[in-house]
Amino acid sequence: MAAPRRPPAPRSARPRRSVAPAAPREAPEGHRATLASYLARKSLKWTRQREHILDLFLRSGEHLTCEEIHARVVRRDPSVGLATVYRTLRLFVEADIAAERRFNDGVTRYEPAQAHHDHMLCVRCGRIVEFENDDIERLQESIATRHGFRLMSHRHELYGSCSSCST
Amino acid sequence: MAAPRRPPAPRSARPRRSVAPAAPREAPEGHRATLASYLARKSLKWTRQREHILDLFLRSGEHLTCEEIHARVVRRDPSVGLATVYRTLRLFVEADIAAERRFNDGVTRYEPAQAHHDHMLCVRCGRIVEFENDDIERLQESIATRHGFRLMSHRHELYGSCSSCST
DNA sequence: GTCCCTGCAAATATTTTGCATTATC
DNA sequence: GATAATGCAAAATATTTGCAGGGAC
Repeated sequence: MAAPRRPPAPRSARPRRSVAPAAPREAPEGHRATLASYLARKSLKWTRQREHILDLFLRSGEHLTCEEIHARVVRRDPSVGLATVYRTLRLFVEADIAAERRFNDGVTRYEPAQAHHDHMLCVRCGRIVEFENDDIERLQESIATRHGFRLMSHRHELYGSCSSCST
Repeated sequence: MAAPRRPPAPRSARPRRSVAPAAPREAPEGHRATLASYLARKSLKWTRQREHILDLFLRSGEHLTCEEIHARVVRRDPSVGLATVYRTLRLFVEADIAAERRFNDGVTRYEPAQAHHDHMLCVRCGRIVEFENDDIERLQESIATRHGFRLMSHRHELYGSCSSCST
């Protein structure tokens, strides 16, 4: 069978701004409209389950797995199936309102699309801190150029123990 | 039930690509001795299959999956099972002669342990280039410190298209 | 001889898909 | 009313484990 699957590369390369690091992020407000327009353009439908999933997804500023999203959505609408959640989050990524993240715990997590940033994770308590650093971004570019690569995206994760977990 | 199980890698969401050989590097010579001493210390045994797998693993400077290692080992010793390869590579990691790498293609790859480095991958042909950059390492440290983290490890991967694949 | 190790098959975990049915446009 | 979307169950993929037999020390 082996149906064609999603394209390989992790997407994300997007215009980067020089902004102070560690700023709490603003809730992405345009996402609902972006999705609506995407659905219209592709002749797809705005369903009850998509509405519920979107709602929950935008509201929770966390990095959720499909399983987690499903568990929460089901509380509002018990009929929603897990497969639909998986399908819907892929749709969100396609529509560019969600970003897919795979850390080292073997599950795929999603977060609302926003300006580029990377992650630092506490290996003890699981806390996730977002960061961005223009110097690193520039160094990456220069490394890529040096090796003849045209950079499309990257993944940069720091693992350690946070202040509350360090002895 | 179910003993604490390491998270299975996320299923591959796309066709696997053959991965081109990594940049040539010096064969880590102490690894054989390191393993022997580890086995002795833990009262484990040096078996025929471990010997074969080690041989192949050290010889090939690539980032191989267990499946790939198994396919090659079987050519020399058809009786070796896939499960043994999985078990053996976890042993190698435990003994510190192998490093586990998970890129974005959903499979776990292994490479002989060596000095720290990061990876840049071509999303078209799968070529893997290794790099290291002290400035980035330093910047990482300072980010971690600024957020109160004690840094333990990191993961830094660049994705793009290499010179042979760029139009 | 004692344990460790192995192969095989079956079990797990995560994600995807086939299909009949339902909902949206 | 045409077609996309859903739910469920089954499939696909990657990896782990139980167990009986074989092998290393």
